[in-house]
Order: sequence, then structure tokens, then C-alpha cells
Amino acid sequence: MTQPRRRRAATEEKVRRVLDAAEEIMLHEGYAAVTSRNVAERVGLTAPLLHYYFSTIDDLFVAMLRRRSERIVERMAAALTSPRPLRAWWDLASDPRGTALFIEFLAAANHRPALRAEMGRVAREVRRMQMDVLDKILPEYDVDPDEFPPALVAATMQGLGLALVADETAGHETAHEQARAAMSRLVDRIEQRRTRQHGAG
Amino acid sequence: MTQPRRRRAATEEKVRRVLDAAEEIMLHEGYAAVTSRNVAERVGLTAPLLHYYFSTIDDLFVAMLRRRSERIVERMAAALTSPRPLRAWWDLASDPRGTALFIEFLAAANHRPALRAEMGRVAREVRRMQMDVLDKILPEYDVDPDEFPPALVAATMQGLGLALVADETAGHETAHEQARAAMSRLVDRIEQRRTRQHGAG
DNA sequence: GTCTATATTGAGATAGAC
DNA sequence: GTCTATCTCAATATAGAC
Repeated sequence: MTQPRRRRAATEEKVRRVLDAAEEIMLHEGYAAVTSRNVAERVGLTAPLLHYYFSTIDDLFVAMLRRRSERIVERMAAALTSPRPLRAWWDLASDPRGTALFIEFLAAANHRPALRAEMGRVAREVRRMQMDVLDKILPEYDVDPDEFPPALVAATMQGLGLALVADETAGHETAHEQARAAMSRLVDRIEQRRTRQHGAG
Repeated sequence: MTQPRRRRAATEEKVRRVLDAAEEIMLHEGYAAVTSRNVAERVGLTAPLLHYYFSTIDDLFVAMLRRRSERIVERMAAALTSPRPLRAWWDLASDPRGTALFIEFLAAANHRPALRAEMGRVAREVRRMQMDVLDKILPEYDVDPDEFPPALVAATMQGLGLALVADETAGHETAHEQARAAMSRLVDRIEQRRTRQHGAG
């Protein structure tokens, strides 16, 4: 019982910094730039030493996704139980950093089975949460669930966030500011309609 | 005037096959798998020989995107002038192959400036076309352009396509079949409303 | 004009030193 | 338990043969 007594602080701190660095690289240079050398250099380590903390690069990617998805699940749960669920959800779905990283993970998972499996688990859990909440609250928003079923609403929220952030971060001139502003107004209007009918709460 | 008289067929045919192979690899193994070796092997060439046809890998990526985007612009123009523009547009936006490739280009452009510039040009041209048409036809669909401006409608079409195809190709269990079916019904309903009011044509 | 032999760099990973 | 010296392989690219 004395082996794991040693202070883990140093190692855990290093792991955290490695994950931070990897995330930064992935965000600004793409997932293909997340290499042993690149990440190690940014944290002041050597490339082989990085393999001490993460045996394979796959392990590193999965660890990155795990840490991110924990936060996402937490924040999505909080958003969905907040007084204005759609508003909070949209803020999350259109968050530039989170969404840009999501696009990278999406592409990286295409040729990394371990990552794809992990992505599947997260996607399923998050979508489940969203649809459970939508089942209950869509009627309160005066939305006909036959015309706009939860699955469609959820996919639209995510997809619109993806499209906007993709254009924004790449700097494409596609009137994304107008689209973002219009969506924001739309969400506010819908929330107001519900608040008026079902009280603030 | 006799230099370019030689038959280009052989070379052009090879270039075409190289682009086909590269596209196939990008689709199934991700953009990072598009390497000289991989592509060359699939076409029965050697890696260095591939550099005879495309000096740099950047050149190859840009050529791939150019060829694809020509088709996209053509098909989108045809869709937007068809009798049921929204329907035709949605068929394009939710096409699995085209959209999956688009996601890869999106991620690849993140760290390839030449590719990013080309992506920007295409995105801008396509969005411009879409918004010009929407300006005219949204009223015919009985859609309030103040609540759903062209920029928002266009981004939503693209985004929903992205989200659906991403889940479909990765095999995520996120009720994407329901979402796709609901969107298809919705588009049909909207088209019918317009046809009834403005005649078939 | 078309293709091959070869250079150079950097990737992921391991055996073994401290 | 932590880190370093080193291996292998694959990537892009070029010089130069045919």
C-alpha cells in the first residue's frame, strides 16, 4: 500500500501540460501537426520522453478527447437544465474553440479507430441527453414535434454551429456574421415566447 | 505552334486517375493518408514519379479541390434554378460522398494556406449564388426574410448536411435517420406550399 | 517529355541508462 | 520511476538517367 503513496503531482501536472499543448497545436495547425516532436518541444520535453507518458499517439488523442468530452457533457447537462435551455445550448454549439476542435477530432477519427469509437460514445451520450430534454420542452416552445422532431432540432443546432465556426475560423467571406446574428435573435425570440407562457423559471 | 500538338491524352488520363485515387484515399482514410506513396501505389506509379505530375503535395490537394469545386458550382447552379430549388439544394447538401470530402478539405485547409485560400474562394462563390437565389424565392416560400435571412438559411442547409453525414459515415448512434427523414419531409412540405401558390414551373 | 535512383527530413517507437 | 540514446520506417522532394 505504499507504492502509490508517492506524490503524483509532478506527473499529473506534466500530463496536463502535454494535453494543453496538444490541444493548442490541434486547434491552430490541425490534428496532423500533433506529433511526438511538436508536442514535446512545446512542453520542453524530448519526443521519446513523451512516449513515457503516452505510449502511443493514439493514446494521446484518446486522452485529449476524454478530457474534452468530460467538460462538454458537464456543460451540456448544465445548459439543458438552465432556465433558457435553447439559449445556453446554442452558446455551447456555436463556441468557436470547442467547435473548431470538434471538427479536427471528426477528421482525425476518420483514420483512427480508437478515436472513432470514443467519438461514437460521446456523440451518443450527448445526443441522448439533448433529445430527452427536447421531448419535454419542445411543446413549451410551441414547436410541433411532428414537424421538428428532437433529432432534427439537435442535429440542426450542432450543424449550424459547425458551419458557422468553420467559416469564421477560416475567414471565409460567407456572411457568417449575419447568420450568427440572425440565429441569436431567433433563439432569443423563441425563449421569450416560452418564458411568457410558462413563467420565468 | 507545334509543341502542344503532341497527344496529351496519356498524361491527362494519368492525372485524372491520380486525382481519383487521391479522392478515394481522402474519403476512406482521411486527408493525412494522401501521401505520395499511397497515391502512387494505388495508380501503379512510383512515389517520385507522382512528383512529376504534381510538384508538391500542396499542388495535388489544390488540384483535387479545383476539380471537385467545379462540379459543385455547376451542380449547385443547376439545383438553384430547378423547379424545386430547396429540394435539389438539400439533396446536394446531404450527399454523403461530397460532404464527407468537404469535411476532410475543411480540416486539411487548417494547416495548408494554399488550400485554405482556394476553399475561401469556393465558399464565397457558392454562398453568393445561394443568397442571390434565396433573396428572390424566400418570399415565395412564405418565409419571413427578417426572421430567416438568406445567410441563416444557407448556413443551416450546409450545417445540417455536415452534421448528418458526419454521424452517418462514422456510424454514430445519434438518431440521424430520424433527423434526415424529418428534414426530407420538411423540405417537401415547403416545396408543396410554394407550388400550390405559384404554380408548377 | 517521362521516369528512376537517391537525398533529406521527421515520424513513431523501444531498449536500456540513470 | 524517469529519462536518453538510438532504431526503423515512411514522408516529401530533387538530380539526373533514358
